[in-house]
Amino acid sequence: MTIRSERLTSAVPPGSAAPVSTCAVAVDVALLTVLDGRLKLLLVEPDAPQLAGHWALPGRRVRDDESLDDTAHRALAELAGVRAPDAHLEQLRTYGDPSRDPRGRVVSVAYLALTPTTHDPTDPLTAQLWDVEQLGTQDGPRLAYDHDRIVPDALERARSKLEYTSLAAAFVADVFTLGELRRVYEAVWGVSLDPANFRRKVVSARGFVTEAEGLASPGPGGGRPAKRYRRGPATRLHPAMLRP
Amino acid sequence: MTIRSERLTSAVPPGSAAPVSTCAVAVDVALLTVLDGRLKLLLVEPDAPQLAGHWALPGRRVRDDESLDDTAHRALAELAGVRAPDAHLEQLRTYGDPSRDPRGRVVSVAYLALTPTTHDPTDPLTAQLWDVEQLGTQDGPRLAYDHDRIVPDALERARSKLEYTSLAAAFVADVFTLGELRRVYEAVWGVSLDPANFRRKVVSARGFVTEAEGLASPGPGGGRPAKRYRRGPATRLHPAMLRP
DNA sequence: TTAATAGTGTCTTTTAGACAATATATA
DNA sequence: TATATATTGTCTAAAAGACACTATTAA
Repeated sequence: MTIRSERLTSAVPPGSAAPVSTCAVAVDVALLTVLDGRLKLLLVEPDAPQLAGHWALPGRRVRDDESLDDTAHRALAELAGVRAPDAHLEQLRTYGDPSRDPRGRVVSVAYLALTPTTHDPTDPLTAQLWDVEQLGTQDGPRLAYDHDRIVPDALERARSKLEYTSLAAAFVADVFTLGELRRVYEAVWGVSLDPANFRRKVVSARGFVTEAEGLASPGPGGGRPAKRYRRGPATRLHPAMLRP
Repeated sequence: MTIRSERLTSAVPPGSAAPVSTCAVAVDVALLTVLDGRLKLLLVEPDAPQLAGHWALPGRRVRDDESLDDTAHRALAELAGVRAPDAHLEQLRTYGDPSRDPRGRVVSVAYLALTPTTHDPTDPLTAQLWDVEQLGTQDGPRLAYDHDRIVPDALERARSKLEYTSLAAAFVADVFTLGELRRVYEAVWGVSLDPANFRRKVVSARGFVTEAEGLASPGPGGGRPAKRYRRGPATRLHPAMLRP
């Protein structure tokens, strides 16, 4: 680092005249969920003719007097019919390359959204949950804009935060079993985990889960009924749930 | 999550007409360094009269055809005389509350910058390195805008990433001793660490450091000469350096 | 009954942390 | 010499991981 006391340009307060642009600001949302034990990403088909055959993250431009979080929720609702006010929503990063959109300077604030599994499929004509293992393959969607750069960042963020935070609980319902929670880890990381060691780690991570009353019914294939749990107060996990 | 196939609003391609605003986009940089064993934050005095007595993160509005990273470097150079092309620079998050700047909608992309310690002080008239322990106290600076929300996020990001990544090496020179590296951890976390256990953890974290040739000279108080090291290839640490 | 899932026990290896002991410099 | 810093050694506790075993359901 070189810190020099050379002639310093004076600060330009925001809003005053300066050789700067006013960019369009958009929000794009990467919504992940676990369905049938597989990690899924929500994509929509933009109806711009030049993007026929491409899929995109649901995105909207930011309105006056609308917070970025509000824009994210609105993009999900308007473009995919997804109303998830309780979903986990966090900023991923902002993509602002001058050339990322050929039609002009658009700075996009990307969000990561995580929701519990539901059996509700999206309308396959306008929005679809894609298996993340298909992304980047021939069977997978072609992504519009620079969304092929955003999606890997979203996946890595989710995979990483499952290690050090209690974020996995955002993928399951209010009350859940440790088997359900384990299948979240397995789907997001793409691995299989030892149920015995997984249980011990979850229970020993202080504040990750608290026991709820009652037992869950086994699935159609049978099995011992599982204890039920709720999220605990912790957000960071000690000790962490490290990827194998 | 509720996914409904209700009437969907059609996608508005970026750049087309829509009830949206074109926000001013700015970049603010939280530059951290370690000086005399203490964590420091770079702040500048905005010369807007209504902000007299306040300090701010160096920030600039984004220019046409300028990437966000370029704006961050320009803000450091123009407002603080800091030219640090090799500094670690990463996005922190984007602050876009409609009311965060009273003079209009300004979306600010905040960056975290980390640089090695140098003995060069900034020009105390325009830019200054503040001890982070002073922030929020009576002796500390009053922060402008919403920078009192950005700074804690920057500190927590740095503290957290020291655990799981090799980012601490961004605070030291190309060749360094494990004592220097330990003092980075101690300064950023505000703790003191056992030198013996610290050494073992750093060396056993695969790819964190590699041994360099020669020994460093002891300081004025004496002491055994330390082995010299360089950064290794790893970015994520296994095992991690967990905060005590 | 068998198959499937949940949960416990046990053992080994790895890692964390406290702290004693040794090595090599400066003053 | 005393003091400061670096490095190694040793011991204990905690955590990770492999895997055998028990528990309770569905078909």
